[in-house]
Amino acid sequence: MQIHAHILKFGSIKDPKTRNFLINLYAKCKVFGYARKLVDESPEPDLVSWSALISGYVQNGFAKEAILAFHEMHLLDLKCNEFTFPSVLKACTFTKDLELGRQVHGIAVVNGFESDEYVGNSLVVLYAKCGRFDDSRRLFEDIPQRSVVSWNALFSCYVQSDYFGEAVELFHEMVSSGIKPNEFSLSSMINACTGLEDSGQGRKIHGFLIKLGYDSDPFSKNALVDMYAKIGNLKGAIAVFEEIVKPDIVSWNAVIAGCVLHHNHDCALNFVGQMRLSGTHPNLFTMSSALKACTGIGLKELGRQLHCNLIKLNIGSDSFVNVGLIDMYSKSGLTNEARTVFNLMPDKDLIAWNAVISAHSQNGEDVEAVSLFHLVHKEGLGFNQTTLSTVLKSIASLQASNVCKQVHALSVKSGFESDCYVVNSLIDAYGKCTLLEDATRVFRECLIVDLVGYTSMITAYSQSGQGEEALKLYLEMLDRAIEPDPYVCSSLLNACANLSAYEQGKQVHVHVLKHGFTYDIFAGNSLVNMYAKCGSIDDAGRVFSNIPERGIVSWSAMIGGLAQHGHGKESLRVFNQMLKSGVSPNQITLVSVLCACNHAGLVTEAQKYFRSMKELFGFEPMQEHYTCMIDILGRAGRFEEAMELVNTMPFQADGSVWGALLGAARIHKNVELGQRAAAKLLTLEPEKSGTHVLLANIYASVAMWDDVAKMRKLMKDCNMKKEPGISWIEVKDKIYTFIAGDRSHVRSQEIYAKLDELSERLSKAGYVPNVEFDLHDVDRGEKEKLLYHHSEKLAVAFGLIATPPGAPIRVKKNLRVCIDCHTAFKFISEIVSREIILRDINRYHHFKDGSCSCGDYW
DNA sequence: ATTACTGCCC
Repeated sequence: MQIHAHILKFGSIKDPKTRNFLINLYAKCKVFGYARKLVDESPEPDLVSWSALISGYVQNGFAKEAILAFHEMHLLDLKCNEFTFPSVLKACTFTKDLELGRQVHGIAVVNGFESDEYVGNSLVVLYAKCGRFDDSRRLFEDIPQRSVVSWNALFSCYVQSDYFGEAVELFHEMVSSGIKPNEFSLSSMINACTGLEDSGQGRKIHGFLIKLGYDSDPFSKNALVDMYAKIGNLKGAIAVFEEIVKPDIVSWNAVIAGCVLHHNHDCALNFVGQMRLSGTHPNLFTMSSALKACTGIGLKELGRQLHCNLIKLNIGSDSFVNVGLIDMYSKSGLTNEARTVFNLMPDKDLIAWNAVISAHSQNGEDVEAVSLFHLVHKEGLGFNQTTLSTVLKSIASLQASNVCKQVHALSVKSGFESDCYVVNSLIDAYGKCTLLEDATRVFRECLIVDLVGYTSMITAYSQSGQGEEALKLYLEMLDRAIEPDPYVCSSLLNACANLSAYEQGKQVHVHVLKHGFTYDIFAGNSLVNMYAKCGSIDDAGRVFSNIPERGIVSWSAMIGGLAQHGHGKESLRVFNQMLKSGVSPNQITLVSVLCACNHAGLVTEAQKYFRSMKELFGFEPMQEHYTCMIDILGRAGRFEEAMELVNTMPFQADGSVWGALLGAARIHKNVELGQRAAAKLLTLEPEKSGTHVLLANIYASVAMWDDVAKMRKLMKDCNMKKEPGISWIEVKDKIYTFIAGDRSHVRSQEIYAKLDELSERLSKAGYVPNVEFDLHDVDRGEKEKLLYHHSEKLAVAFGLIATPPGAPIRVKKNLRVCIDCHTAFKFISEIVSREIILRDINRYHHFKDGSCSCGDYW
């Protein structure tokens, strides 16, 4: 402007050359007002003036203004030259105006600029960027003298359209035609290598770059940072970044995004800080990465600050950033904030809808997630595979069978039934809705089931009690050469736990070790649970102590396991250890703690925890805790206190409360309480047969045989049968099933012979059969015979003959162990010097040297 | 964007 002032002073502005020089200068510096004024004031604006103005507009990104200027110039009948055409064509490329581009192309041909290299290059780019690669390629071939710029123009377009292979081919063609690549060619090639995920080729190009002396080119450097971050290693990316003398915004964004990609969130935020200190202002890309980093390390407050910055920077309306904000708030558990960001978005695209549905889903607001899905569907934005798999997760949590079927139908109709995520989510949702047949159908009809699909199906089988099917499916999966991961191992261990399949559980443990999942918290927790449920609390303890970072679930599993094994005091000791290590218990832990007190008969201890739950741990007792407490008091025979709790608790007593009271009534032979509890249970859970049996048991225990007979008749009239007692024992990977009086086993004769042999030795040791609880109205001798053939006795006898001497015997029973079997097993453990581990419906009994770990409190 | 872990009574 100083020069301009001088020129004005000397009056030489009238000179057209000077004027054009000034127009060019102002246009380049974005001072379009002055540039324009000079063009307008000129008595005869010539081609060069207009050219300077148009190229100034284009170079500064004002494509529309450039095109308007071109139209004006055209109206003035001024013909373009070899400099104007490229500028106008570039403007057409910017605006993707292929129609106008074709017209300009026509004019260029008429005016004889067809074979000009610059015009040719611009046309090549125009057609390629508008997706017309055939036309582009033809024009490229027509350029008589192709320079390195022409080649770069074409293959950089290929790279930008994700045609990396074609780009690399062209590059090689160029090199073999004798043209030396420049920094533009090389940075395009680096991007192509990134796209092809070919780090070997990428490193070669890096070497080439150094050899040719272009290694300080900022564009190539940025491309290298991006490449190493995406396909090489983060260290390599950071090393290249640190060589950059003056990193620009793209360099910073590339290294920050790289850190986030490698889950190195601290490092990412560190670079953001350095970037600010260096005086470079963050842009949308920086913000989007920074938000992801905050989400990754759960920095809610920094996330909020970034949100404030965005509002200040006035870039708050970008969809990309808003989705990042929704995700950040959602992962921090701040659903309301996520929802507010969504509500304030001016243009809500499907990705934003998916993000907000996912926010509700991830935070357990499943009903809201499903209703938002209905809304977006109705509002016409439709859905995609992401929407479907997200909403199916909520449907699974809600166990909403009908909605699940509707969404399934919708998936089929919209063609998303072949999408892996949708299929896997459908299998999971059907499984969680306990629609096992539908889950199986989707699973079997899908041709490309992957590891996740198998995991979902295995989990479905495991959770519906079909552990054998789950294990079979795992073998099928291995047959198909699908490698397991911690998820599937965890699910399998759960299946083994439910089956009490100790040997098979150990094999899964081997898989866990073999595949290096030892440090996975889920696999670790599942192992603790599996060993505890399979009767080996020692193995559980070993796995537990090897978990590197024990979470609340690990501790709860161990505490619960010890409790169920009757190690009440040990369980409470571990609980105190947990408190000392700084882990806070949750409601489930406290159920286990009360359970530990219950199984160990520690009534006072239980009352202490129960009464001070709020002060000690910050939550009120839930229904489950009341049930536990009522059970504890009932078992201890403190009926008045138990009833006091039933009447004063803030919940309606449900089946479990009355069930516990009925059980207590049986232990203490309390007919009156038994009748009252049974009456309640018959209204609350009329479908269950156990109530009649228990009440009959109570009558039998006090020899009220008339009433026993009445109960038996009632059960017969209602067509109800006592759930038959079943016992299982696993020998060498195979699970054997026994029911009372069973003679179907191939070694049946040996089993009964063993029982006869034991009978004699037991009598000598002082064992007297306990017939008190038997319901059968037959004489004592007959009763003793029936007792001898209980399923758990058959299973133990089989264990004695089928396993080596001294090996522990593990048996699982579907009901509570009978009191006579319990007494008999104490004697047997002594006589044969064997440990017997019996898992019944709600606890473990370790019989060793004549006594049981439950201390007879059950 | 989908899959995995802990508890009470009958």
